[in-house]
Amino acid sequence: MLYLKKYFTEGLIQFTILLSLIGVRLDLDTYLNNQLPPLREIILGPSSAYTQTQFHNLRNTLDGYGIHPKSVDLDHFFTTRRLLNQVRSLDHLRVPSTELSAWLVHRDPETVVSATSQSGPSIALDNGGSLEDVNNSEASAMRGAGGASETTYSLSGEDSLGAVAPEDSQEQGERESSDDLSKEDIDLIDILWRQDIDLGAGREIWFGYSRSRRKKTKHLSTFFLPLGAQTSLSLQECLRLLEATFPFGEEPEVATVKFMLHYGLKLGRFFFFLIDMEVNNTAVNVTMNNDPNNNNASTTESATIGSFELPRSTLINQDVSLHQASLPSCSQDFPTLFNPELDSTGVQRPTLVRLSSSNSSNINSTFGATNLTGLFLPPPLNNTTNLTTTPVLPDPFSSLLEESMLDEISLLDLAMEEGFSQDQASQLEDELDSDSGLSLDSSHSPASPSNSETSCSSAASSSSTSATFSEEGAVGYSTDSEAATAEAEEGAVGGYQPEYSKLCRMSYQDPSQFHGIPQLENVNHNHTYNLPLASSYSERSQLSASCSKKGRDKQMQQMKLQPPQDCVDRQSSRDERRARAMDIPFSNDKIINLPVEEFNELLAKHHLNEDQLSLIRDIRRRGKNKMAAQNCRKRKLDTILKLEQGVQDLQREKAQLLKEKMEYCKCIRQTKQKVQSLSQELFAQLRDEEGRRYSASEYFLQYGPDGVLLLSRNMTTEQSNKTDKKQKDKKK
DNA sequence: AATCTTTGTCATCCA
DNA sequence: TTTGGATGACAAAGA
Repeated sequence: MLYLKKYFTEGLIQFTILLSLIGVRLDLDTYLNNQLPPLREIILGPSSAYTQTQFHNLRNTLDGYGIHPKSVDLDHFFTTRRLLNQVRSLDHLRVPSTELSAWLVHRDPETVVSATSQSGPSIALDNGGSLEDVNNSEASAMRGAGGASETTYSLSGEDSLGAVAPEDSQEQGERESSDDLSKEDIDLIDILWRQDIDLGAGREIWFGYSRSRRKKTKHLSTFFLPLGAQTSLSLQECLRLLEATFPFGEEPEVATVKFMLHYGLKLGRFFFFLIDMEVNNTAVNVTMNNDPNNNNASTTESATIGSFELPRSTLINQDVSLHQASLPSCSQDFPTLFNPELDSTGVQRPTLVRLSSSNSSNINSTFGATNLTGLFLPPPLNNTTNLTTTPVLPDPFSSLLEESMLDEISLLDLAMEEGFSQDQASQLEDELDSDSGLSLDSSHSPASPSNSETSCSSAASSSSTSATFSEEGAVGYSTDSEAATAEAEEGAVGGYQPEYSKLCRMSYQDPSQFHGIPQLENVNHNHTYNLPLASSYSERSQLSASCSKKGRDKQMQQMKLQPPQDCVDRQSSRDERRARAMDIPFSNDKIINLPVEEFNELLAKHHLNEDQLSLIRDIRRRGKNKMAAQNCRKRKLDTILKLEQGVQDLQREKAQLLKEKMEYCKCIRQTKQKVQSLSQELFAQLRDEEGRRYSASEYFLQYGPDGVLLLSRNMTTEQSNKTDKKQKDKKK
């Protein structure tokens, strides 16, 4: 896998080198300055005016027309942005040497009318010897579908280069390029030649060079560039290699070779490149990749390629034409069918280009989609057939997915920080590709203001609860004046009340008793609401009913109107009344709150009968139990509040996990679709020695350590290994 | 008058 | 065994 990464990472570099070797130099900045300021902004980075609100402005920069931040295109932007930055960084790369390895995967010896796409600039390297024709119908259709934004980023056609003459899409014929080239075109080409070539995001760049124009044969072949080795190649060597790879030798007089460099988008950290080579006798003929019969492009966001239909979601898409994945055997890693159109966000890059012969137009009719499932997840038959001694390979897509989803997940993390409700999770699938985080309802985020409100509310609730206890305690049990009054009435000796306070505080402040019960560990055990008991339990406990709350004013009036003793009696608790009735010589407060030793000393000081002692013990017992009951109730309430909060947290966590699950599922689904499409296309291009296509009912593609294998369904494992195995990618 | 809440109390368990 | 905290259950009082 590491090798694979290396190769693809270096692919960009070598791709650039390849262009340089061939001599094509294109100054994209020129176009960017004059034609594509938004793209320039992407490549060059945001201007200072944008940097502050980079996130939003970058998005606007991408489309240039203010895509809604919630749009699903946003991740396209990020991916494209990242990709472009990396591409641009190639300007600063210094690759001392490289090896260009290319091998022909398929060569159609027949003269066919290709149905390749062309959305990028066409550069005739022979300066008039070839002509790149851009089918305007596609451009028109795409513009119709994608709006002005597409034209913004498309470097294709007359808008950017002015070197392409409009062509009838149905014609798709060969052109005498030089005849069609205007002087302006030629001049422009000359300029381009002298300029550095730069790759725009998702651009296709067609170029070619002419050697001879006598022959009228035309080849459209696809070969892959396993980019990665490190030997030096001169321009001549490169060309020789290309010629050696491509059937130049067989047809030395082939006039023009057209390379269609598919600059792939990024899948995770991988870049994918493809090169389509088309050889014309006279000129490079660029035709539409879209099915001419396809009318969906202008009405729907899809581009029909052959029998495949993929969404065309963004303007970038039209420029991104990766229709085949290379499986360089040189990597020696397990081959992987990957879809370059699947960028890190998992969004499909729509434009699939038919790069093969015309036969491939019926891919669907030849191969059902069922074949692909077997490709991706080999059926039992495959298992039996796949006896390539190699151990079970890890699912390459898992790794790729992991890679590709990193960025998206990071975005999701941002969104997560904003918080999602469970209800919002249902929207996620539709917004996975967007910066949904921006528009997320943050009301459920732990860090969100709303949630803060919730927390505050809970806290307030808790606080209010505490306050209620406290207040009730204060109101119901004592005020300082009341305590003083009570003590004065009962002749109690002061000086020990602070001790009671300490004792009461300390008795409930040890949280260790809740160890092991997380929900309870944070329960507030500061039962300071017991403090009022230290003053005058009896009076206060009784006053709680009549003096607390609304009754305080009434009680004060009653205190004025009634004899004090009557009021005290009426407000006294039963135990206090009993105590008075039994002539207990000290207050119930002392009875209840004195430490045992002092309590016993107090009892010893007074000569009390059994009834008195029994009442005192009952009073003490009930008093303590009363406080205990209050503490118990408070703890119960606190626990309930804690559990309530825990439920909310778990609900949020569940929603987040569900969202992530959906995102993963979507990504996997998209990847499978792309693999299916690529596999179909690959399969459709494979030919036997006689140029016939393989029947899907008889053959199937299978991964192997050396590449993608074409195996016969009827072959035994051993047979398949020995006789019927064909490697799509040959080792170089 | 019925219902709900608050509070006190009892019984019980447990440290 | 005593003391006291914890808690469920019940009842009284009040809203």
